[in-house]
Amino acid sequence: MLSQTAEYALRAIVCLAEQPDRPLTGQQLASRTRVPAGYLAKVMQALVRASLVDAQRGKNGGFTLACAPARMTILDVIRAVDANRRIRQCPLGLKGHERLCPLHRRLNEALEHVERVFAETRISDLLTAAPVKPLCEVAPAHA
Amino acid sequence: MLSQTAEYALRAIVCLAEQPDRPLTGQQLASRTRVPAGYLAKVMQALVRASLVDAQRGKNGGFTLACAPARMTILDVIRAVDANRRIRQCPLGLKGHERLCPLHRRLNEALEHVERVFAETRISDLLTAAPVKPLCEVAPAHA
DNA sequence: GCTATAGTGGATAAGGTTATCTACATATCG
DNA sequence: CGATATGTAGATAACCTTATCCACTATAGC
Repeated sequence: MLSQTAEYALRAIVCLAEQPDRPLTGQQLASRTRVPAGYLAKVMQALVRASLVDAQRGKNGGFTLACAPARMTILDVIRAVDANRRIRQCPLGLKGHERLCPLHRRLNEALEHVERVFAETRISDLLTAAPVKPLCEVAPAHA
Repeated sequence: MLSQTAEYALRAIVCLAEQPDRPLTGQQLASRTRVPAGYLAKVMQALVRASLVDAQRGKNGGFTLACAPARMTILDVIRAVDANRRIRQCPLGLKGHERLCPLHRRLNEALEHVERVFAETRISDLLTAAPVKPLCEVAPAHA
């Protein structure tokens, strides 16, 4: 349902939200989220361009969340890295045919529901101090 | 959310369900569903292997639904061509860590909902004689 | 049986997503 | 200013999904 890229982006965002004090470097993020460092760099670029994350170069630099976790949703993150995939017309693209057929109406309804859940889930909702820690981190990497 | 292959499979199944009288050839199916003929052949093979569709070779041959549309769900079709994508453990795969973190629990819940809708939707539900015809066929191909 | 028709299977190509590498730009600290 | 740490950008490779092609097999009808 989600691309690998979106999955990575969400992990990184949650990770940043967990530690709002100081910036996390690309290396730190990659290590904590178990995402290939080189690829994560690309994903972070997309998040910076979408203004979800601020980047600071140079020593003591790194990435920080651009706004409070309560003001950012899962959908915001997904949209920053993935094209929106809702079905708007029949995929067959027949002209003079605006409405969806029953099959694609069903599929679209399912997509809409997922999108609504994502739009209603804030990053802060993923940070509960539950027995299971966000991101499944058992032992934080040495950083 | 759905792979292209699953989309194609669903179109073909609906097309077959619409015309239970005689078999439809691969060419006819491809033309009516606007799916590349060569690729659809592969998809149909998967549906035959999954026993959702019967194939008949030779003259007057073609594909027919293997059971009544009311006894086949969208999920059946998707499963025949796509691996099941539910999240069962944390994607990070950390050992000694069985439960999902909040992020992946959310994602999994969304997936479960979609899966439930798919499991509850029968192919016959997609065949309503509504103003909009299934599969968006405006003018049936000459076949 | 012969022939035309239709599905099957294998090899291969095209395209997109994911991943890697390297050179570069920018910031901090001394 | 120089050295080091850090994000940025582009080229390229690996991989998987999607798509194409072609030779083969099976069936119906004559």
